[in-house]
Amino acid sequence: MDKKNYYITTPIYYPSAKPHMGHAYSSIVADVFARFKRLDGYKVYFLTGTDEHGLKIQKAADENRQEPKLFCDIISKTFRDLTKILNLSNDDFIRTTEKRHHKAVQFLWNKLVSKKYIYLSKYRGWYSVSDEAYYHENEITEKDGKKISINSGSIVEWVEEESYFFKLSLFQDKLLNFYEKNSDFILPISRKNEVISFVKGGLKDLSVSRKSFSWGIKVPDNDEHVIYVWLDALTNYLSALNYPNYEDVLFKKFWPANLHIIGKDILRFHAVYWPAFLLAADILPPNRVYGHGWILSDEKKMSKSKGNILDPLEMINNYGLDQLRYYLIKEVSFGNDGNISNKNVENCINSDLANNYGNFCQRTFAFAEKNCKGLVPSDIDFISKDLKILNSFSDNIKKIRSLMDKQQLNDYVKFIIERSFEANKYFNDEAPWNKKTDIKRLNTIIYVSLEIIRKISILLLPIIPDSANKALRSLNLDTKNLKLDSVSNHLLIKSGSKLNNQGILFKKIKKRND
RNA sequence: GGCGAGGUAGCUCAGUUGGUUAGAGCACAGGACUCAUAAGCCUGGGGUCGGCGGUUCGACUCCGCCCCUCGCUACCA
Repeated sequence: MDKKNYYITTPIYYPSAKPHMGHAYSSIVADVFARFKRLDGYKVYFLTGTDEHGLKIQKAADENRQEPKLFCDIISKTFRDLTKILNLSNDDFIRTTEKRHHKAVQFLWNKLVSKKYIYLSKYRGWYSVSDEAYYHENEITEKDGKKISINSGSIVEWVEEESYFFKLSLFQDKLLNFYEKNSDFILPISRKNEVISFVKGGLKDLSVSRKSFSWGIKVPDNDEHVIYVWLDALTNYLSALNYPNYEDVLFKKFWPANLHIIGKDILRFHAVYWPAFLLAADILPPNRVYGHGWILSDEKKMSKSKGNILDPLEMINNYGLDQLRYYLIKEVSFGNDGNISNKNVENCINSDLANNYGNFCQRTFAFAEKNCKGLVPSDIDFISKDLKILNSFSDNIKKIRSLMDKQQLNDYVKFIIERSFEANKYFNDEAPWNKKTDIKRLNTIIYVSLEIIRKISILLLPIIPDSANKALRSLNLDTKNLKLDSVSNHLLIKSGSKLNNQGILFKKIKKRND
């Protein structure tokens, strides 16, 4: 019995700055998987949100002369707005400042305390006030009698601060054992190797509280401490399911999470600390953590000083949302860093969306309009050429599911766009404009083409929901009830029904001279 | 420094256990067609598969050395 429930999450974003391409990418990727699973009949819970505690937020709020909570309300909203702008199908949006989250974190804390995994001690280290960071012994050097950071050159001082610790050191073998038994817990494989070598290098206990600032969730029974970042932030994945209420419908249905989509920069926290916390609290760890790469602009990390920032909102304004979504899914090799540039986006939109898929829809609809009275043809008879192209969908349903289960996003898109290439070739080879004396053949070619549009559009729904829906509406189909399985049916479009062309799907981008 | 990944056409990448002329898409050039967003289809150019050496009848594929790029190497997230 396969449980047809699917819980997928994005990272919760730290709202100290406005959303950038990396946020958009994580969210879009997660949305594609969420939509695909729904299309395949799963009950999906798709979570995103904001991580709002910590010193940086407290400071930023101070600078704006605002209460931290009010400050967060404003910034968090820009991320909530982003979910609309990106057309995310998220079922929930969690904020770490919410009551349900505080409740969950404090419960988890008490649980860890009761199991003796948390103890009070002192955090000691070289701290740089200007860098807001602790440095290890070997990152420190001496200059003019003062200790400085090798990296930043800023002065460091020896600091001792009372702190609660989590006994991470006890989990080295348990984690290695867990990775062994769950060989695809961490993907892609290259990242998994990094994590394993990190854990093999030995684990120290983890400081999980701070006294030096107050904007956070209080440690139960000790108001002087707030619970520090990861134990707070990661727990959002549980609190959205109403943990600690184990009997809650959401928790029972959706935990353990199927997939945490994250950027490679926060892999360790998700792949080491998170399962350790959960194992310590007798909660099953998630099934999978996928650490994707970064989106680079001109092969470089985007930064203000380089002036190479590509703002997702601006890209959406210039090219359209589905266009950006398609580019990110198709052209960025999932798991690796990927490049984005106006030129590449324009090429991709034109060749795949406008000239290929979009134009195939248009040529088919226009032809049916003129030669089939705008109706879905009825007098049809498939021959082997027709069945060959139609079967290229039904024969591959298993493969399609497996690709998405392994997060092989690029291969999934490649599979679909190949069908679109084949469709254009089919249309060319069959040349319905030469079949005006053989109405039955002409009708069949058009019917097959319409079926191909339906199948391709269904497969594209997760990636470009608006555009694919538009194509399906042109076929007068109730898109709400369409399921992945229907791709295997070759006779789903109702003969004699009226076609309702919604118009050009993707405008061609005129190339600019840059 | 240590551990790991990778260097294949202008660009992004595929290349299964070593086997005949190294593939795809984009970009570029030519051809026939005309239903379509001058889109689509067909054909083509272009690569000493990072370098050197070795094993083998035969290596992009195995081994050794070297060069280059990137990631990880704990409490900013």
